Amino acid sequence: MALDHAILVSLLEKPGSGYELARRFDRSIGYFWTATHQQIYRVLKRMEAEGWVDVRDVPQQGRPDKKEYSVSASGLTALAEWLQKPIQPESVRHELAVKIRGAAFGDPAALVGEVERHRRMHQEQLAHYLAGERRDFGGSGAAGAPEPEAPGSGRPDAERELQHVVLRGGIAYERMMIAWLDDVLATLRRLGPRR
Amino acid sequence: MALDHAILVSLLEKPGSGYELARRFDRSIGYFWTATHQQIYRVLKRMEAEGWVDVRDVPQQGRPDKKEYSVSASGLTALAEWLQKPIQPESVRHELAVKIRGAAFGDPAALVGEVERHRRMHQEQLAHYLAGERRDFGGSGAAGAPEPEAPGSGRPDAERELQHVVLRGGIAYERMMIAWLDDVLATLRRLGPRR
DNA sequence: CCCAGCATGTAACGGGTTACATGATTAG
DNA sequence: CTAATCATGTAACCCGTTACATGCTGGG
Repeated sequence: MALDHAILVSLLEKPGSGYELARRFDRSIGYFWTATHQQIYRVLKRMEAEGWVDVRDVPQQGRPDKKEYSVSASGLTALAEWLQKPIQPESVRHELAVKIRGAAFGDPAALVGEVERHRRMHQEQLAHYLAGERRDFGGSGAAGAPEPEAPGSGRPDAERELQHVVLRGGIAYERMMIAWLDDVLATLRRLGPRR
Repeated sequence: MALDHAILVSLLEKPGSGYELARRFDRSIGYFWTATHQQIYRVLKRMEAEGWVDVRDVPQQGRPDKKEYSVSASGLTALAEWLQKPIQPESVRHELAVKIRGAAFGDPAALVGEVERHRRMHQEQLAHYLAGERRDFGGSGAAGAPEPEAPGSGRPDAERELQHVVLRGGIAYERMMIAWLDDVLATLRRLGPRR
C-alpha cells in the first residue's frame, strides 16, 4: 500500500495539515495517486501512532486551527526501506475499454459522445499539466526558474528534476490517451450504428 | 463498479466457467481489467441471483465438471443500460511515480535497478501484445485472417474491430511507458548517487 | 510419488468510496 | 442571508487481496 508513502513524500516536500494534503492530492501529487481527505486523516492518525510523523498544533486567526504534520526520523527510515523493496507493476483498470468492447453487443455509435467527453477531459488535463510545466520548470530550455514552492529536506535540484520527470510522464500519458481516443472514435464511426 | 460488466462482456464474447473467466482475465480481458478467481466467483454468484446470467452444469471426462455461465436477456439489458451511463475518468495510481519523487529523499541511484526492472516488464508486455496482434489481426495490412475464437452474439466484424482498437490502446500504453522509463533512467543517472 | 493443471469455493483483512456531521469565517 | 472555504472527523459498505481448503486427473 503506497498511500502512506505518498503522504510521507508530500510531507517531506512540505509539511502541512490533513486538509492541505487533501488539496495537494487534488493537484500535483494527484497526478499519479489519488486520495480523499477521509483516507488521509485515517492514515495520518495511524502514522502518528506509529511515530512516522510529528504533529504540531498551529493556531490561526480568521481560520480554524490546524495540525501541521511533518515526517519524523523513523518515518524517513520507513520511506527509505520502502524505496528498496521491489513493487509489482500496477494492475490496469480501464473502465472505458470495457465499454468499448461491450459496444459490440449494443450500439457502437452510441458510445461516440462518451468517448468524445473523455477525450475532452484528457485534453484539459494535458493543458493543465503543460501550464504547470511552463510555470514551474521554465519555458523550454535551461533551468534557472525560481522554485515555486520552498524545497523540502532533500537536495533541491534532485527534488525539482524528479518532480519534473514525473510530470513529463503525466504529459506523455495524456498525449497517448488523446491519440488513442482518436483511433477509437474513428473505429466507432467506421462501424456506424447498430446494424 | 465495472467487474460485473467486464464479466458480462467476456461471457457475451464466449460463455464459460468461472475458472475459464479467471484465465481470460489473466490474458485478453486482463489487458484493461484484472480480477482474481475469488472475485469472479463472488460476482458470478451475485449475478446469478440477480438473473443476469444463466448457469448450465457441464459434465466433463478427465476433468472436474464445470458450471458454464452465459448472459441472460436481463443481463444484456443491464449491460446496455450501463453503456449509456457516463463514467468518470479513472483515478490514476502509479506507485512507481511515488517512488521516483521519494527518491529525492533517499538515494536516486538506488532506484535505477528497480526502474530497469519495470522497463523490462513493459517490454515483455509489449512483445506479448504485438504477438497477439499478429496472431489475431493479421500481419499488417487488410483484414481476412480467420477469427481465432468463435464470435459471440454480436456482429463479428464489430467485435473484432473493437477488440483490436482496445489492443492498440494497450500497445500504445506500453510504448509510452517504455519511452518514459528511459527518460526516468536518464534523469536518475544524471542526478547520480546521494550527494 | 509428486507436481501441475482443472475446478470451485470460504474466511479474514484492509483500503477506497460515499454519506453524514460539525463549526468557524469571509465574500457576495 | 447564503454560499464557499477552511478544518477535522465518524460510520457503513463494498471491493480487492491473500491465505487457506478440497478433490480429481495426467504426466514425469
